[in-house]
Amino acid sequence: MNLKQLAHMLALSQTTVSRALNGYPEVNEETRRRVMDAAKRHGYRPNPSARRLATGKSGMIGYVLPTGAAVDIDPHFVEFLSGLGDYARAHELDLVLSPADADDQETTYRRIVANRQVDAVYISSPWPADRRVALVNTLGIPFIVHGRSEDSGFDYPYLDIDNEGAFHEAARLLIQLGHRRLALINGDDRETFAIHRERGVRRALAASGLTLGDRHVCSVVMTEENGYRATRRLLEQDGAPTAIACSSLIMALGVVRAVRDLGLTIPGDLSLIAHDDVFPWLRPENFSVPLSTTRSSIRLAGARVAERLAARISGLEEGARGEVWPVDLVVRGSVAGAPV
Amino acid sequence: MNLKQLAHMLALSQTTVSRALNGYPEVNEETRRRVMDAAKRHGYRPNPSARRLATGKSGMIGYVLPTGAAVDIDPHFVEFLSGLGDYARAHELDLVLSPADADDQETTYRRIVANRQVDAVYISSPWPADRRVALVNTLGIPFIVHGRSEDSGFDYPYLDIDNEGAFHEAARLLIQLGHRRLALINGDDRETFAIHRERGVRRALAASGLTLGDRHVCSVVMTEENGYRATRRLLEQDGAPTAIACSSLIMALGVVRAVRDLGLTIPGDLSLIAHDDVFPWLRPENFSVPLSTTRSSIRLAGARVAERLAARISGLEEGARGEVWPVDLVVRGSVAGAPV
DNA sequence: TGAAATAGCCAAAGCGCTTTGGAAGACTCT
DNA sequence: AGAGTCTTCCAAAGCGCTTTGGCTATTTCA
Repeated sequence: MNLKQLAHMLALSQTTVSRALNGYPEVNEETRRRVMDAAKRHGYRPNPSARRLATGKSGMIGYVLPTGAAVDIDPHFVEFLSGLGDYARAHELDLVLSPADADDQETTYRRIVANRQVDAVYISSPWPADRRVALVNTLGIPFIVHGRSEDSGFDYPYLDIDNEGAFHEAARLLIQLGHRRLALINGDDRETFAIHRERGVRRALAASGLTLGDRHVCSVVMTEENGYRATRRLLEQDGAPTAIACSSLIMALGVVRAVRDLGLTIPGDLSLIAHDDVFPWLRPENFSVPLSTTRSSIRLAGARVAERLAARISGLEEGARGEVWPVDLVVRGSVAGAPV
Repeated sequence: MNLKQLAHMLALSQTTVSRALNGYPEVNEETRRRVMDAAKRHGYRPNPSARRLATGKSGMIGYVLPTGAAVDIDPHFVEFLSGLGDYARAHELDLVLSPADADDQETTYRRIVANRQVDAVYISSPWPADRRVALVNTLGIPFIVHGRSEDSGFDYPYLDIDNEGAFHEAARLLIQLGHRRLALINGDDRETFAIHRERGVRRALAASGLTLGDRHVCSVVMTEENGYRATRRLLEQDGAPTAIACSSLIMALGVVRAVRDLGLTIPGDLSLIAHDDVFPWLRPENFSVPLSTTRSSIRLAGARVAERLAARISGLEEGARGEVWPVDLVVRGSVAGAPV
């Protein structure tokens, strides 16, 4: 059942039927009702390919997925996706993943924009002065950045959490508990979130006249193994830290294992606070010593990004609005006063 | 730059240019070269929306993503996706994720097929007699099942690993080591992979005149917490098992924690073998006691599924070919002879 | 009451590609 | 030389929608 047939059986023109269905004003309400009715009764659904050719709108949102033998997709992605899906489902929005060589994403961005494959895109895990952000900005497709890019030289719409504030609070708590030597096990420090977290820790330390020693901060891909290694290195050096802030729950697994291997205990010998993106399958309260965390649901962020993308597509949102979510600090058993 | 313009500047008809570009035989090789050349020089890329309207082919593969407030996407998904992306990138295939109400995926399958949004789909984590498989089979869209569905009453193309064989081997090893009371901490037993794994364990036990007691098998969503709970329950009962086979590395984290909480040790008091889908961020050799595993890269499976889908789309593969991959049994420190 | 405005509808022209149904010329064969 | 066969190209008809530009009544207003 296509528009032509529907129009014919209603003894109306395609124009009128199309307009009736799409809510244009120049059609009699009585007629519109008849059309709507017949459309529903016959299960008419406009052909998206045709609509797309005519309008250039696809009803999809896009994401360029960096891939490659050496590239691992972050497990956070799946949680973000859950949230995105929650919203998208309710609005019949589909998500197009366009895999791209991690070292050349530009080609793919240009392709999906030129082909008008998607109505909007989002960008995640941005770096400072991220080229992708600059690119989509000039390409003129609606977009939202999940996270922030600094020093871009222009404004853009984003959704981020207050990473600096979160780690500032975490560090402040540790300092109040008497810790003087803090360490930070961070994610890849080319990414803005890691930079912000480090900044938060430094700011808290500075407020008490302390500093974050070079040997007390490491920046690694967030795996259990890297958490382990970093912790071993930190704790086996002179002037080992008495407290660690850690950028992910997965790395925290490694931290805990290292501490145990060294015959130390949490929080007796080491206090630990990690960032929790809220995975359903790994919860900080279930660590052998319940883990204190800075918590923010990445899933909710996914839903919100989808919502804002939809708003941008339909013109309800515009301009370079940034949105920063506060982060909860949840104190559990893994922190205690500094050892004497 | 569209076809019309290109044709005009070559002083050829659209027909000829189109055919030259798409490799049809009825065009002079000399002419074809001229056309190809001009196309490249002017950066001509056929408009996919138009091509799609004309041919009904979209150049995309689809996946219906079950979502909902109570639905968590499996973290395995992201690894599978990595593999899929690896292949898809090299072939300019995009992946469309269509979020659907987990309880009504049929509507979404019908929509994407009716709308011809994708050229092929894959289905993952099937159940026995899975309705999705029956549905896409009747809808007539090319598809591949990742995993297997049993008792469907028809054949279909799939890619699966030998779950039964893997867990049979794992159980056999444990039995050879003198274990008589095995337990299985399994995934959701509505899914075929879980059924197969249980079958493998039972078969190994039966071969030695043993059985898997009802109280020695549990079927849960694969989270750390559920692994912990299951293990507590298993080990705190009379006739506690001396060895556990576990369906995921994430649950194994919980198993290890429970064992430790109970003041027991691995492998002294309990032997443990888990299935490893090969996550980059959590490796069995890095468990406090290196974990024995049945191993199969879900990422490679993703790449293979993409490859076969592409073959099906282009007609190179057809019929109900099933493909079952063997699984490695990797023995590490977490298994030992049964305690006396 | 006549001109102007408005409401409601339609025919037809796109959107940019593929594909059908020729047609003209070159070539082969008897 | 005439009939048949290739080879190589083209005009035009889709694919199914949206949108432009008009056209005809009906209403509004001075």
